Amino acid sequence: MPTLSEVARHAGVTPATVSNVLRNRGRVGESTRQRVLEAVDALGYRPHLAARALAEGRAPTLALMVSSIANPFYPEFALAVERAARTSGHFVIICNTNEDPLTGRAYLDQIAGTLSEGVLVTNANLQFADLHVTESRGTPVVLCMWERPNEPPGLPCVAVDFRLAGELAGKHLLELGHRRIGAIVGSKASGIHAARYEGFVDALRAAGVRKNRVKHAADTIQGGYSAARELLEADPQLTAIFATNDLPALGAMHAAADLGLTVPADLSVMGITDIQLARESRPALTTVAVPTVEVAGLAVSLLRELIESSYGQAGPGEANVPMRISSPPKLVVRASTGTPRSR
Amino acid sequence: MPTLSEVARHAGVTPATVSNVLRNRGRVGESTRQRVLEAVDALGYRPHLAARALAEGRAPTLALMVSSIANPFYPEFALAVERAARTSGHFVIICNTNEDPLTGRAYLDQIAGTLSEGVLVTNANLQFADLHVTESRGTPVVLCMWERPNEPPGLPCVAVDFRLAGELAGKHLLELGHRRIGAIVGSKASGIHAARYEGFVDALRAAGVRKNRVKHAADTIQGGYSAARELLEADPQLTAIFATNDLPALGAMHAAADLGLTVPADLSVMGITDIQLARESRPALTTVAVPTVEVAGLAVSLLRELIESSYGQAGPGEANVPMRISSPPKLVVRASTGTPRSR
DNA sequence: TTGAAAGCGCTAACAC
DNA sequence: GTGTTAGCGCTTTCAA
Repeated sequence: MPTLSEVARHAGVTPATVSNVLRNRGRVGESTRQRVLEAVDALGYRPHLAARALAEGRAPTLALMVSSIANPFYPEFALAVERAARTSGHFVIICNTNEDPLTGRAYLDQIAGTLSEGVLVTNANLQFADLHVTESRGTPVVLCMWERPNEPPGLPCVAVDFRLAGELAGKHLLELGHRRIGAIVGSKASGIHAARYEGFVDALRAAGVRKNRVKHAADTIQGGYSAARELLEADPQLTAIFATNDLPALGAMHAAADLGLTVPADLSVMGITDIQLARESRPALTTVAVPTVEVAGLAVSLLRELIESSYGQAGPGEANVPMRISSPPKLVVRASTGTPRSR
Repeated sequence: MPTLSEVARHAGVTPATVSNVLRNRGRVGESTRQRVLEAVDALGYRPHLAARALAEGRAPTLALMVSSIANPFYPEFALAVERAARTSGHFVIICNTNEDPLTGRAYLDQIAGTLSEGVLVTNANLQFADLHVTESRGTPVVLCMWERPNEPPGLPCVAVDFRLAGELAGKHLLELGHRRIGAIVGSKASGIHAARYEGFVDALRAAGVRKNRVKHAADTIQGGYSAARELLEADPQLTAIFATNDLPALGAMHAAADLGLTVPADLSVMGITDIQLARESRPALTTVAVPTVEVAGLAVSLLRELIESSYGQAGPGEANVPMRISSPPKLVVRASTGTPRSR
């Protein structure tokens, strides 16, 4: 691969001039400019990104930490992040923690601040302590899907009102006439879905429904499947199941199918998020949509700002920790919910 | 972030010694070794990967080119690639081409050889010419899912016998007694599923079935859905649908549902690949499994070899282009196929 | 066993 | 306008 100096030699100028031409810095005469461009072309020169990163003291990549790329939500989110990142010339390195805090920390240790100049964190089971460490080392961190706008996490974040999402789900089911509703709370391990469930319970309370069955589960189709079966065995009179995420909701639909129940005639099912599969399932899943693309955009731009300001003044950043709030979740009614029918 | 020299100063040695300690190079006295390690710890030193990359002349990352991370096959594959890559200390940069050759080329131009020292290519709609260019610039390239073991592509690759996959699918359906089978051929644009369809047709021919309906479609659930509806409208007597990929097969199942057909009683449906969703759909999808994890492993290790040898002797590599062949695809019978029933 | 020195490819002052 | 110079943080000969 040709280097800057080779291009310079070829064009009869110095490396600095080539650099100037390439980045439109400093004044360069039109004729030399042409000569340089020709040389670049002739040699097929491409800047060495690692060298540039070293010289500039900043890297052209952002790291995106996810718990598992196998959960279809994350690829969707990653795609949105990538699109947003490209607008500022950033590449995205996707880091799978596989729900393992140690793997997460290892990634942070290695790439934060050296290969990437900023870190985006989704529910990746990371220790906040580790995140604070990388932040204190000068690499900005943004939490992408903070679930409680009213309780800032002490780290820059984009918050989504997930309590509201749960409430909207509960209201929808109540309005259809359901009173015996089972709940599946995903992300058992991290407990990150608590706000969603609280919102759901709030809705029930407001309607005078004082209790309901709950089952905690893994945030997967399989997890939802098992939980739904247990719920339905424990109380065959359930007319609806609310899951805190689309994946377990999909699993609940499968469980219904295997139990000979028709959705929504025998059992209504709904989730939260509106991943692509929600649209593509049969029956199509009713859900509360979270503005994924918007969140990705907000997160990337917040991270960008933090990066810029971190180069401005030294130090771990200003005193107040910024938080962006996404537009509220919205109910999306599809085919998996309907009025209850007595069984 | 502390640098090597700071650690060195702290330990009362020179940067070279610290470097030696960190990489177990050169002989270092046990006592200095300890002192250095302590300093590393005390300062929280982490090597600057970009600087190291520059000094070593090689990057710690691999690029994985995919057409769309929204297609659930790719995340699964990416995960397998990431796992394999980590064993050699490589990070993976996932590059979404979004089926656009220009985006693909832009990625190649920017990161190949500068941010990443090797490129893994899945069906990302890349021009072979572009791949040859990056190869000739000294960055090894490996095609991950070459569909025709008998027709080497002129680029290092891992081949999977997809013709056989199609044949196995055809045979399975024939053995169940199906004779009127519709086919959905995915990846319309790239034509990359041709071998699968050929295998399917071969199986039909061998059984004396001379014609069948085909429909080309996008490699998505939606694409399969539309194609299946058209197929079923054109010939309501179809008793089975074979799709060259799981995603369109899933779409075909949805189409059946919307048309009031029960799978598999009224219509058998099957695909190829065995993505996770195939297991998780209702009914669970019969398919021909491709050894995804194995392919990822083979691809990464081949790429690693090419990288090593490219540092050994200069030049674009040896004359013979290596090809690894995965173990053969295997039929996985689940619940979406059964014996035909006359309608 | 350790240190000195050069250089990876590029950028950024600053001088000419 | 263009060249000179000094690094960015690390590795790696080669001397000592």
